[in-house]
Amino acid sequence: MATLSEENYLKAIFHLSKYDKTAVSTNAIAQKMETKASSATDMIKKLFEKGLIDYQKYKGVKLTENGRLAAVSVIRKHRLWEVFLVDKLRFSWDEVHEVAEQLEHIKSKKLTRELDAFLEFPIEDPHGDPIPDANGNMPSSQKLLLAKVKQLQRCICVGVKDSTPKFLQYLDKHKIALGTEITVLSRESYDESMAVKINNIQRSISKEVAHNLFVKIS
Amino acid sequence: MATLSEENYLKAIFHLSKYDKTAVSTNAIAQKMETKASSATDMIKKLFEKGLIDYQKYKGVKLTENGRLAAVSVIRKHRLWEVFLVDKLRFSWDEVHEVAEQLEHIKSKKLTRELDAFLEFPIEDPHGDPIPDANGNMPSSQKLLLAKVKQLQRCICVGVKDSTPKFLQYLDKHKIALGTEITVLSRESYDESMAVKINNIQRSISKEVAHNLFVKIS
DNA sequence: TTCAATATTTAGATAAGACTAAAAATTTAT
DNA sequence: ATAAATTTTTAGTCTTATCTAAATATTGAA
Repeated sequence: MATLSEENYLKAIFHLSKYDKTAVSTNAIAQKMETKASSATDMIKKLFEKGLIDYQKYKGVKLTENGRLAAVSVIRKHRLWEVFLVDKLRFSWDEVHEVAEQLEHIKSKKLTRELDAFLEFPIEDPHGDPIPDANGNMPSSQKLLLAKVKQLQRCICVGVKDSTPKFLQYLDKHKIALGTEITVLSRESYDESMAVKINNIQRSISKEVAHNLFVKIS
Repeated sequence: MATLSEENYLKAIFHLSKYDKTAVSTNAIAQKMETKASSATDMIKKLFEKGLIDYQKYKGVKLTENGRLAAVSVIRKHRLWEVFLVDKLRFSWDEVHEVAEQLEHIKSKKLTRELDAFLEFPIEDPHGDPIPDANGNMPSSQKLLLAKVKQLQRCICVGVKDSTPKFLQYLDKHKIALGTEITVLSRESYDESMAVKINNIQRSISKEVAHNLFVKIS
């Protein structure tokens, strides 16, 4: 059984290696964990001893299959609890992260299984992120960043890349939610902003926002 | 903010001082915590420094008002989660304790408040134990042990003193639940057993069982 | 009341997880 | 290709919570 701290490192390594298959550096881990590189090295050694990561000095780390399963199990619990908080307990999508960070470490197979059933087997969390199944399979989606959408295409908001309260509150304020339809009218090469139509109103979307919003072409 | 370990000690001290107002001994705490007396002494010093207990060397400890509030807050969360597990997630009353021991340490005022509301403000947990309110007030009840009930009295099962899975499973097996009516027919002084009528069937109840079942005279 | 039994505390050690400072390896730039 | 910059690791320290063993205080029995 992994300790709380080990679980958090595994999660960090999983997220850092999500988009590329290359090894994750000690510094990257330390940064994500908001700790020092020396602390990361200590933990790396421990995770290696436990067979949860592959590791060679100075060469970075990679999750083993066991490590990946442990990380995904924590992420599954995190996202299920987020659904619970929003759907059942009147939390808003920008309030759930901190509490889910605690709940994700509760150890009980039955709890996770029954919570999943109680929530009617959701496949994504309130930010549009996929919920891994009990076997550790992550449902894949064909989402892309709004910034990549071509002119005159229509798309639907399906997730966020940045799920900090600040960004989520920005979206709430501008009435952008999961399921909102967005039509890209034009792109401004000078500042990489976009002119879009949202809820039948024409507005401008900054580079920063366009790079943190996932959409699906509709 | 109290650490996880501090919270567990506070809870232990609260439970140990529940029925009598006298100070709680170091050994009693160590035994309850399944640790050594020297470890208990260490923690006692820490809790004293934090103003959570009154303490004089060799004289035992007592919770201060702040200590009591901290303990009751943990107990409130423990019992609310037990209700959640039984009422919403299909746990049986003998399965909830271990998971609630973990969930009781989640720190979020909003979570506790919303969970309470979601469960429609329950006043007792699945074992009949009272749930303290948000201000730390413990609802009092006039329950008594079945062992104390006089001959030919009718009473209703309202709680258990021993809430270990073993005892709870014994009750399930013999169709004794909260709300079950029990009539005391006679008492056997030799072994302190009782003849009772439960669900219209006459049976014998051992001393051990009679001393662990709370009832209310009806 | 005095000594033996018991309870409690102290002293010193350990493991987990973090830190600082310094050493070693790797990468980058000239 | 070599020196400088950066990254990573090591060595040693700290805190929390635990332990064992020894010392001290309290209690209780003769």
